[in-house]
Amino acid sequence: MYSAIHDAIAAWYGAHGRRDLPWRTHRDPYRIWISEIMLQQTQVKTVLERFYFPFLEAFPALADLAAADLDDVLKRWEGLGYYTRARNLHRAAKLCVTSLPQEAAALEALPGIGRSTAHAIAAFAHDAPLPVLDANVKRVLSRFFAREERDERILWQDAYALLDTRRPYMYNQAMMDIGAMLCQSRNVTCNACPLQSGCQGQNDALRYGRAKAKKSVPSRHRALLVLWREGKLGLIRSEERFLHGLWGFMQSPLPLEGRALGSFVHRYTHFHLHATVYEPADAPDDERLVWFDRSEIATLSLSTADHKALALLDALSS
DNA sequence: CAGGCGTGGTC
DNA sequence: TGACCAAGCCT
Repeated sequence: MYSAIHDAIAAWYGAHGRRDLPWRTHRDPYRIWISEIMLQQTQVKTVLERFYFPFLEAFPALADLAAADLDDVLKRWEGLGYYTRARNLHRAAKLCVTSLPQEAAALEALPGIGRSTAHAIAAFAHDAPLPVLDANVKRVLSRFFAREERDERILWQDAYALLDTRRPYMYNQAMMDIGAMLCQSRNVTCNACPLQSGCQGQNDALRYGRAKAKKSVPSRHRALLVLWREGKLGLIRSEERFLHGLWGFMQSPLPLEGRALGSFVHRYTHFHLHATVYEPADAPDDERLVWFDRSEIATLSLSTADHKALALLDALSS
């Protein structure tokens, strides 16, 4: 059906694909899995420069990850965000112990692995003829088939329709590169695209494949409480879904009796935190508080907002 | 099933 | 500079 386009994609990937990415130079399911999870909603640059290699150095094989403490896994994930990914990675490793399943259906049954990631691992490690459907591929497909609406069911149909079942590894990697390099959300280079001969959206590319508009995010104004006891700083560990397992300052609504040390804004996906670092007049006696000195805190996993507060304290004390 | 879930980057 | 986006999954 699309054999000419498939050949063009293969030729393009051979000439322009990012084949030197470290998760593309081998077929090791474990390392491919780690890369796929890290890359979910995360830019290649971030994973490549800060997280992929240190994580694999700490946990070189599946058995190492399965045997690790969750706190150590979270520490290696610190700053990468979407921390549920780290917990699911750890849970999945414990479920597998020695090796990941080969079948896409079995992969998808593991925590943190959805349909697209299952297909990616199966295709990249085992040449399974299954399509990946990430943000890049969705954009390319939406334009190729001129889909104005973002309908998941249609996108999967389109993904299977265009898949090169003879070269699933090359095809899937190439489609992601084409989305990232040629068929970008705000910029397109149709003349260089191997899909151009069949692309129905090329004359009005930016009309297609746009993500749904997101609602504006609310602001929360909070005090981050600086609590001292015998020279140690009191922190609590999040037990809720948000930032679960990470340590941070106790928070309290404003206004509040006490002394403001500084403030900053931190933008989360679903709200903006307007934080005031605060020494309260009346220190709460909360049994969740654990007391750490500065060097102990460095071994904990904190969210970026709490690191901002910590940096503010460090600046004041120096 | 729409919204929760982090961070860093772009324009 | 606020909106948008980046190799999605889970509830």
